[in-house]
Amino acid sequence: MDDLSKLNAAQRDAVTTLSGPLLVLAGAGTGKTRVITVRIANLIRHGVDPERILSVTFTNKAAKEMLERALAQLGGKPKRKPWISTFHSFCVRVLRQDIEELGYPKNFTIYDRGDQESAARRALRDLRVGEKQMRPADLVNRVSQWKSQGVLATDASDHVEHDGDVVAAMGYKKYQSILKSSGSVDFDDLLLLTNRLFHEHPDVLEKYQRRFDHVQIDEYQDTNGSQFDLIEALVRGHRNLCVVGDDDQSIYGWRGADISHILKFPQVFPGTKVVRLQENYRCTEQILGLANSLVRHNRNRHEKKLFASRSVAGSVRYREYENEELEAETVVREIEFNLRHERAKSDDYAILFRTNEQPRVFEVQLRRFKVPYLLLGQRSFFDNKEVRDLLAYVRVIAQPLDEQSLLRIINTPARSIGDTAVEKILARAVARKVRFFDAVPSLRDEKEITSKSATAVEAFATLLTDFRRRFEEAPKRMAETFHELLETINYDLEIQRQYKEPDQQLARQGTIEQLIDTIKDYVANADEPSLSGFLDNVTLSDRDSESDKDEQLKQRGVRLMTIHSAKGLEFPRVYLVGMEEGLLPHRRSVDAEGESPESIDEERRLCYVGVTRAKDSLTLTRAQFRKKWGKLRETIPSRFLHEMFDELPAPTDEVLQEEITEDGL
DNA sequence: AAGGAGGGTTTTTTT
DNA sequence: AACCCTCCTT
Repeated sequence: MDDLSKLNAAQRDAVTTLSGPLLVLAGAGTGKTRVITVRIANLIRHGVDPERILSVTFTNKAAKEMLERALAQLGGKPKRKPWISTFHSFCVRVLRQDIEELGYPKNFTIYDRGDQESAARRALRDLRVGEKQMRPADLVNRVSQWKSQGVLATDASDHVEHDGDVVAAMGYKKYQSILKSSGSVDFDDLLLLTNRLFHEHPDVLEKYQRRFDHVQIDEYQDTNGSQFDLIEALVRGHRNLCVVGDDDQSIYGWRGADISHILKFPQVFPGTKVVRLQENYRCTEQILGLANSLVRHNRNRHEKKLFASRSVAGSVRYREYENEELEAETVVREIEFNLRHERAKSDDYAILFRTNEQPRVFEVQLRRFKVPYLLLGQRSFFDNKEVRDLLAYVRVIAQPLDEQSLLRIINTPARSIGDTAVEKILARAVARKVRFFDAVPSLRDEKEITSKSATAVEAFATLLTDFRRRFEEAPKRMAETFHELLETINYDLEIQRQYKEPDQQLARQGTIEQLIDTIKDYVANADEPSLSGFLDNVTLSDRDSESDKDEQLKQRGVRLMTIHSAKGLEFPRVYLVGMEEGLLPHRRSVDAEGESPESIDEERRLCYVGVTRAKDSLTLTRAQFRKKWGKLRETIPSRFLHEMFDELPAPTDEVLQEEITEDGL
């Protein structure tokens, strides 16, 4: 069990400072999580009511771990617990109480990335903007940036920064009206609407201000404008705010995170006490040396000098290969050799890369050499077509306004409702300002749609209403009712129709079983199960059976992941591959360098995060030639190599398997 | 409806 | 190179 006496002086200082604004500058591998949990326990030990502590983390996985650790500190499971969650989950709970004040339905649904893109596609189509001018994904990103800065749809045209923004601003308006009329919100709305709620309804804000005496924020370097506003409002009365973070690890600027929040914290909250955690327990001296000399090249940062507590000689290598296939092959051969000689477990290895196209070649080689591996952060279970279809059913049932989900499933499985009929109904619904299903009778009377279609649509409406009632009447039987729904719509038949191969059919059916299990888990653990509650869990990925990533990390195998998703993790042996200009730093950031030089700083921090994941050994690699869009191109070594080694290092000689032994890896 | 040919496009990172 | 969309044929 963690204990005050086991902490170093700086950690103890952070843990025992219990009131007023506190900034804990925690470098990589300096025991940040430990400080946060021990501090929560310490607050409670000093008589603070656990329920008056709010601690905000970056992921639900982190929240869960932190709660467990904090409770373990206090011994046993007390009745009153601190509120530990992500910003998003916090906002959902606030909004489920009071969102009606803002004209949204209480059972709003949350749109995830896929839904956002469909909505954006519809918005652009309504504006008659071709995908050449703006892709849905670009609109979603731009809208997200605006929202994270608190810019509303109506004001976006005043915040135009470049040519494309004119279309984006119009798209934003359309997109937002699609969401609102669907009774839906997106991720950014959760924060934005909570802020609006607090702003327009001071009584609601006051309720939460009174609720918490102490607030802690983890990963503060990655907070965006909305998140800052939220926190600032909550702690205004007492300013008992402790933020923990590392400005050198701010890598989510593209998502609206604003590094200036951590840089300016002491100015924004006068009287701030600053504690620096600089003793690194993770990396060897050599690895930390590289990280330090790299990040020194960033100008806007809090000065920190990390020092290693482990004096073990670590191994840092740099290697070049002719092309990306050789890069992958050699890395995998080396891992395979070491595994065979029982020097290591496969779990000890991580291969980190910048973009999601890079792991493919590695996968080929890992399969070839029969090395177990896990590819993390790829499409999750919930991106599956079947799962998305069926969740669309659940959504339409939970939220009748959700037209977008309705359109997804109205003819899946096929029930003779053709595209023409759907379009006519939609047009009529818009023209007469009525709901989709209410537009059917007049069209049928006018013979605009065939009576066959009309009957099919009406039957479907009845089916939905019927199931809505059944889910509401027996929330505990959610899984069973869902099963009945599957039978009623005959989804099995749809699978058999779509997939001819028997093993494919089995796999798809397995997926559906998994979905049913998720529902069962949810019902078993929820105090008051409801369809909206289930959907919240799914979308915010704090599913009860833990997130996909967490689940996967328990398995054995070499870890393959982007540097972004490796944040917060550590591995004994790390390969940081593709150290090339255009990849790390990524070409998009290099292109943007002229306008905003900070774009490279974030890439540098990303490289820093990658390097500091390694505990014992770090291998940096580069391919001299790399294929892009089917064309072979010569590459340039990443500028970060020069910065880390002072000058471009001569590649470590091609290490043959026999020589690895001498390396004493 | 389903499947194939042809043509155009794509790649940053994700709570 | 791989993917997706559209249009065409069955």
